[in-house]
Amino acid sequence: MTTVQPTIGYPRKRERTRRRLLRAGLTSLADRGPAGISAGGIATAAGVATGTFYNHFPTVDDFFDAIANQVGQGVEIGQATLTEIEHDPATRVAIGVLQLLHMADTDPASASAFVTLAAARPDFRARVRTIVSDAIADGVEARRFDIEVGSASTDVVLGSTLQSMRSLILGETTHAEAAGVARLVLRLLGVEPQEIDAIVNQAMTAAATPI
Amino acid sequence: MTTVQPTIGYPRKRERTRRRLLRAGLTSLADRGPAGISAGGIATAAGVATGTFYNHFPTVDDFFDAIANQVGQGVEIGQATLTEIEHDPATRVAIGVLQLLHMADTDPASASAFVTLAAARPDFRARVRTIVSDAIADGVEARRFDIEVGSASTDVVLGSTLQSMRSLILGETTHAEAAGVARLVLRLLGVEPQEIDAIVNQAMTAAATPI
Amino acid sequence: MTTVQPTIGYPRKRERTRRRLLRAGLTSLADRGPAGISAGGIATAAGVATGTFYNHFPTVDDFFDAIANQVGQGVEIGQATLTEIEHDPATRVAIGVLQLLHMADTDPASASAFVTLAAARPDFRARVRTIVSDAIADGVEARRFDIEVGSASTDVVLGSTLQSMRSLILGETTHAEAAGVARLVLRLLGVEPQEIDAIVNQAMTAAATPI
Amino acid sequence: MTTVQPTIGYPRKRERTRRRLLRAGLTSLADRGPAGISAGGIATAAGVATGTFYNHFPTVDDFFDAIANQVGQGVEIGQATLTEIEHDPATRVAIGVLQLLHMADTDPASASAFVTLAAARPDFRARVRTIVSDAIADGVEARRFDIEVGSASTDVVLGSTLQSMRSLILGETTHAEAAGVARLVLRLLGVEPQEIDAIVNQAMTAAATPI
DNA sequence: AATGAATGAGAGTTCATTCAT
DNA sequence: GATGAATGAACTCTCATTCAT
Repeated sequence: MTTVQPTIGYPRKRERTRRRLLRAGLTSLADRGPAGISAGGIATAAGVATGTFYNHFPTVDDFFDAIANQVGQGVEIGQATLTEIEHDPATRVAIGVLQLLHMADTDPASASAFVTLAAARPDFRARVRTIVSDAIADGVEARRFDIEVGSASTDVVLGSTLQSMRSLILGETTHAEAAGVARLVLRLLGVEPQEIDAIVNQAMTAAATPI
Repeated sequence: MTTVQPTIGYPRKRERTRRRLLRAGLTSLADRGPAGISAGGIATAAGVATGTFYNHFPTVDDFFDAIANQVGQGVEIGQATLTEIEHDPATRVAIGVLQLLHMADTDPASASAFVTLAAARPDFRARVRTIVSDAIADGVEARRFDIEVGSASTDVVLGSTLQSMRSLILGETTHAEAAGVARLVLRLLGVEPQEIDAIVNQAMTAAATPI
Repeated sequence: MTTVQPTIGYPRKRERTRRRLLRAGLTSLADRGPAGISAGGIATAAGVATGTFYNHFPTVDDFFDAIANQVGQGVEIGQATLTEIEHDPATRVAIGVLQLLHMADTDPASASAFVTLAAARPDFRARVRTIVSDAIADGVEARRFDIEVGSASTDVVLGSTLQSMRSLILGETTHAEAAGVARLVLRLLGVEPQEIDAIVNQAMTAAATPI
Repeated sequence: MTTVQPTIGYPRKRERTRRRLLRAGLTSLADRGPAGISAGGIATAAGVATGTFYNHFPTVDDFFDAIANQVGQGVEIGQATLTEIEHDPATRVAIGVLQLLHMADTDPASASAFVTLAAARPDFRARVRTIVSDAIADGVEARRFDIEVGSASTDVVLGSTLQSMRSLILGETTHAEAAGVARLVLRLLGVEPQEIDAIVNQAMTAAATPI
């Protein structure tokens, strides 16, 4: 528990400050990369004093962890929700991929932070890898994928998605290519070719819909 | 005419120092990431004084560029050589992917620097992307790949390879999975399924052979 | 609205540190010249840590500006006050010259900084030149000076004063010569010879009196 | 004797290198001020290697001294020549002042170095002061000047000249003002008013003529 | 003599972190 | 709790100087 027991009456304000700091961190991460983050800079961006930063996070590294946690939880919750409302593993993977690519448009700061964290923080990477790996395992078990279970497929699916996000963020490709990425991912997972278009079309709609 | 006739100098010594600095840079990059590089640290690791660093590179950023150039050229030369000795684009892609994965075992420092640079330096990323993109275009033209030409396939092939390299470097997977990655890449490029095993087997041998 | 209501802070302490830094800067400037100023040196002389210097001045050059401003304002205020209490332009010029020469005895650090800044910083020089130029213009208008208006007279009056200050600071002359300088300045400005002694005697007293 | 006994056959080359270094130093001093001088920079500007600098001057400070010597000797020789060809002390002072002001146009590098050295190097300043002081003493002795002998007049004449040079170098005034400066200097030295114009006119011509 | 690579001290600047208020 | 001044280590870069060739 990083959080100190809040004085009664102030938890609302404290929470708000914390959220502001985290949001400023996300933006900084997106705009200037991991090296661009500094306690003072974040505090200023959040409109508080430097010392306040340390009332919420013991060190800058812990702050990083908190951002990673926040982003990671967002993805995990999204994925968990997806599992409940969509039963076909193939469609689920397609939606997952497309949601992340979509994020590069709708919330570039989070998307940028996501790829940065995936490259810079092994723990974050491991966490995301588990999500992907589980999704693939589901599909294999349900015989929707024709693939050997192993880290190769996880790396390929995750790597494809992250690299496409990077291209989108850097403006080297357009969102129109996203469907292509999803199709390629399904193909490599061994989904029947004739099914792929239908799945991707459905997933496109679902991914654009906020949960 | 202003310049006095220069003595031949000590190009040997200068070159050696420069190589030591670059090697130290590669190692630092691999061990501590881009943020872990400092002029003083590199100099110490190379066994020279801090000032010497600046006799060879005007700024730390130029040093980064030099490392990126060295690594990038290595890959580009490898790829160019490959184009000469192997005429089948599919086999070439497989060898290319496997060579990079192989590098994670034989030269972990370079491999690690490679993935770090690909994530941290957009110019380096663009350079590598061009190589991948060209290789895919060759295959499409030769009708070896069944794929829409576009950035999606480039991102997917490059992303898959990089992510697998990361897994190898972090020890999260073993080199045995490399063949699986190559197979998946060929599958997503639309190579005929029955061909894939033969191509990958041949490529495994070729990739392990030093040029 | 983004900014949280700030606590009143410690303006007292901050101000004290700032003043200490500026005073140390003045002394350094006087003792070692412009090249002798360094952020670390000033901080040490002021009894604070190096980093503290940068809490007050964004760059060393800004620190220079601050010193120049302080010294410049001191002179400007003195001159403005003089204009109010002494109506004869000739007497005013004499007092002005003598005050500066007097400063070499009473506040050698400021005097030394003054001549150094006048030589090293064109903006400071321009500022001082304006004061001199205005004073001369007043005298010409009041027909107290018999001189062509132009930069020549400004340079001559300013140059004479600065050079005399230098001699005093370096101990190459004594304060007794100050009256001689004032007399020469009045003579070159074309003040009636028989008036000069009386004006200078009066000015000597005024210049020695703190405002 | 700074100079090492030259190998027979090379003194010409050695001298040339030394001259180049000094010329480069003068230019650097004029362009970038005393802080802008560095052994390496001078060497590069002179087209030689850094080490060569130290074959000619043991330290950077000695190099400064050498420049000061060169400039100082130039002025001293000029003044000595002047003493031979012009017997009226008043005309001589006028020519001396005008020659220096003229130098700001014809050899800005030397002029700039001159004022810089006069401000930065007390020994150089003392040297120049002696020249001025002697010239004034001559005039007093010859009853051409009506002035108390003392440092005041020296400071005033020297200061006026230096300050005017500065204005010329900085482009704050034009060469046309030079005659005005000379007139003011003669006036403060107590030369008969009706003589001044004739003396200055003659001096203007003489000062523009190369010796 | 000239060369230029190497050295290391020192200057400018940033930033994580502490702490008195 | 929030504030922001102070701290000092670490970093980038420059430069006087040395010395092997």
